[in-house]
Amino acid sequence: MSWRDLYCGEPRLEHAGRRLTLAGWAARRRDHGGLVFIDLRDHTGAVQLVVNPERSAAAAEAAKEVRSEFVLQARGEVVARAPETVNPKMATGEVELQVEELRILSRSTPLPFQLDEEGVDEGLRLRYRWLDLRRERMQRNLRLSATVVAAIRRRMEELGFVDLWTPSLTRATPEGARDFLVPVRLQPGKFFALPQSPQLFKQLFMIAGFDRYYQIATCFRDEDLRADRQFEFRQLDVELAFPEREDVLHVIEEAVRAAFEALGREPPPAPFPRLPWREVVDRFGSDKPDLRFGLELRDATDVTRGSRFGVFARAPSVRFLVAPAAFSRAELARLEELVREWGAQGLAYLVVDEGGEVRSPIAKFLSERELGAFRADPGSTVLFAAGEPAATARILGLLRQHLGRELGLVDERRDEFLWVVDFPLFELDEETGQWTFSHHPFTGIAPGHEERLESDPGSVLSLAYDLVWNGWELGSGSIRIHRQDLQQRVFRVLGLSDEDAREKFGFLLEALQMGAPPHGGFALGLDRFIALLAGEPNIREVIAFPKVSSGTDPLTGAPTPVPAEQLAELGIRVLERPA
RNA sequence: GGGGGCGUAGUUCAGCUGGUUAGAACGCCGGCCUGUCACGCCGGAGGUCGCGGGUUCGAGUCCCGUCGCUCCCGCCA
Repeated sequence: MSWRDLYCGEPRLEHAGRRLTLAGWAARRRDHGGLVFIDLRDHTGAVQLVVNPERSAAAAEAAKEVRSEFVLQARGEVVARAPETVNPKMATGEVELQVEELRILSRSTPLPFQLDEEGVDEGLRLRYRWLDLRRERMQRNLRLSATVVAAIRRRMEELGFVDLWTPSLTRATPEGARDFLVPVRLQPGKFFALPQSPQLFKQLFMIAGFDRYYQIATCFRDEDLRADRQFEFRQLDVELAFPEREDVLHVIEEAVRAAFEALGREPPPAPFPRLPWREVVDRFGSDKPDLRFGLELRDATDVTRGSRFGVFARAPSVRFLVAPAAFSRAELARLEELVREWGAQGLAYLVVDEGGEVRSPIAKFLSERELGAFRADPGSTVLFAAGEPAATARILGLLRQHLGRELGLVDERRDEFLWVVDFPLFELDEETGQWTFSHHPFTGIAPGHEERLESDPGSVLSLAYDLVWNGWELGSGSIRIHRQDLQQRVFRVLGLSDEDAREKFGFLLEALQMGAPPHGGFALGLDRFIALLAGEPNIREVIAFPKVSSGTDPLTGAPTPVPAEQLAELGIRVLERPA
């Protein structure tokens, strides 16, 4: 015998005349003294209960006691409403349940916030997450998330991928993100790390002959949290043996399209555009550009070489973008403040007002040739960045993104997917002057670039690629190195001695010597992907129990100190503890 | 590590250049109501203005510090 015959959102005219039991939460009670109406709700919707003392005095008595979010079971007859009492705003509005028996299954204290109220403080929502998750928005988001994951799994299975599990307790790696460390009683003083990604394990699967691996993998990184970053997050982790780059991109496009289809949405046309990293940075000032608007960067270095404006003359790179608005002094001051926060020295500009007149503190220093190069339509502003090429691109890229939002240039109806390809293999660590990997140390090298590995590492392109959707980095991947000698050379460029490499990655180097096929793969950030699909501004809205940005969980209060005995057993002593 | 924003009833917010009893809506409690559906009407309770210090005759309001949340930069192979 079940607690209910139908969900609350299900009763329709076709059920009229039937005697049914419904159960759910009391969303709202309208007490008319005699008649009491209760909207009974579950995740499918709500239905109106009518409690009439003439039908059941006992039910009427119970109905008086009902308060918001009490859990009720109601037995009665589904009846068609009289035409004038139909509620067209409810899916169940043509019927109602005439209650014969009403049981209060569970009571509720008054709630800390109203479930139908928008804009409730997020800290409060997270502290009472069980209530927050009861709300339509979170029900929708988490169910959407489940739909997407199921669709992706289905598509991966159809494509012949095998779901393989990898350990959550693994080896610490000082490179890359900070690890979450896990002490272990049996090995006092030693630590596991939670995986930042199953990277090495999936490569070993390839070497083992599982030529199509996937996993919905939880990954951990002890870095600062953001709107699109949590300590732990899920990724669709994929690896193939014997792939061309295009094979990998195709699989990920399939997974993305499967998600759209599962949600009844038009999937983005594949193949997605592919653009080289160099071009993307030069045009958009970012390696994850939002392509839903233009506002592209332009280079002026050739024109400003030898400029009478010293800042331009000295700079190894001068770039600009032309914003379609003639900014006021106050607006320009605000923009300058912003770029200073981003690390720029200042913001040079040329305003071309509606009448075509140029206002600019630097115009008097500029030659006819320069002014000609910066010519812009009336009602626009030319904004400059001068400095190192990477810096001018970065500053203008951030500015572009800011102005895109600010000026409403972003076409919200569009979806722009982009593959960024041909990344450099290394980048220079400005603090140490040491070459460091731009993707990870196992990334493959572009054909023909191998010979410059030692002589000119900065010019070596990799076989890495990123997927970008509307300015969000959805994930990245690469064709990997599958030759031990090449892997070892890359480690050396990265400043890793052969001994260190053997110590940290010996198992990989060994495996690479025992029949490693060419392989490559990808990791798609699922929470980001799902947040975007759900139209949510941050990933906490699609994660059931997220941490807040200080890295704590307001629901459980974690992390917490632990008893001294527990630490002693692990051989750990805490040196400093905040008062 | 750095910068910005926010913090006032349970909730969402208002509260001017500092001014004497800090308000509204929703929620909550009590009463009335047999066709409401954001029910209505009457009445009521509810505040350490995040916390600490300072300036002032007087601080929700100004200053300093601190805590919390949040966004961004750094960081995130």
